[in-house]
Amino acid sequence: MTERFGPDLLRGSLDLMVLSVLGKERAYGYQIQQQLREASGDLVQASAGTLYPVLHRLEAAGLISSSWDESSGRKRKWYELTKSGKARLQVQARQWDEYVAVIQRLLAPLGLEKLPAPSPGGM
Amino acid sequence: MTERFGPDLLRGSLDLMVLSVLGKERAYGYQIQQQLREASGDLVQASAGTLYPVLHRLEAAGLISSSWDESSGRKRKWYELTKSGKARLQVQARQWDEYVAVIQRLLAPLGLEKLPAPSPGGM
DNA sequence: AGGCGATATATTGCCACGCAATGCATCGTT
DNA sequence: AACGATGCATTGCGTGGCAATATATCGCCT
Repeated sequence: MTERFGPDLLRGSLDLMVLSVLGKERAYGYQIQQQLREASGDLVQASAGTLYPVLHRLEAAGLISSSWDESSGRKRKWYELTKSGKARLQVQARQWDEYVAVIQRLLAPLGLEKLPAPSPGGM
Repeated sequence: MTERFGPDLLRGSLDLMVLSVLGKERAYGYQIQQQLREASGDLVQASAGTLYPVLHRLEAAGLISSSWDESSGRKRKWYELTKSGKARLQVQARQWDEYVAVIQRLLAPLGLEKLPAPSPGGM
């Protein structure tokens, strides 16, 4: 059972993770936080102090847009990808794959044991 | 032709990269820098101001050990993995794989195009 | 009615770390 | 002698994750 991923790991890909969540469908902050937590099996636990600044930054960059809505009882700020946000998601995802490939090429020759089975809590 | 990987990406895995280079065989700072550059097709360009502090930090943590040697003309500081450094490499590599898997699970359902062919400069 | 935990958003201050810039010294080549 | 590559090191800056804190509403339990 690996521990929570540290701040340094998140640093490089939290933006991408948030964009990818919003790539599926629009969502509000708290929801994104929970989805990241669930999708990662509790390994990614972005705090409020982490996530909201990310959303503000992405919105300021024009990658996502927001709109308040309280028709559902709760006052929520819904976010969705803008056109350039969708484009950025593509670019970021591709760059991430390249980065992973680079590290894989460094690790591969070392002959480390692979983790046996991907059993992420089922579902 | 993707651009250089930014500081935020490096943040999460530079330690792992350095450890993995030393996992192959002992090396000195400048050499590690060049190997990272070459192994990544110029995508990872750790500056001296980045790399040397990393080495000092890893040594202070007892993960690597150093010894000066000028028998080869040049005065070089050789680093090698300690026992706990080798253990850490295993742990870090495994955690990295898990992290990659998490993000992969987030990106997969999005149906982004895969990059066609891994042609990293040839060789 | 009151209390409490979950939901929901936001901000402040701290700290770690990549990086440009700078410094210094040696080696090989011209 | 001059210059670029090699080789190690440090200082100061900016970025961004995070704990802590603040505020407000909702549903549930007593």
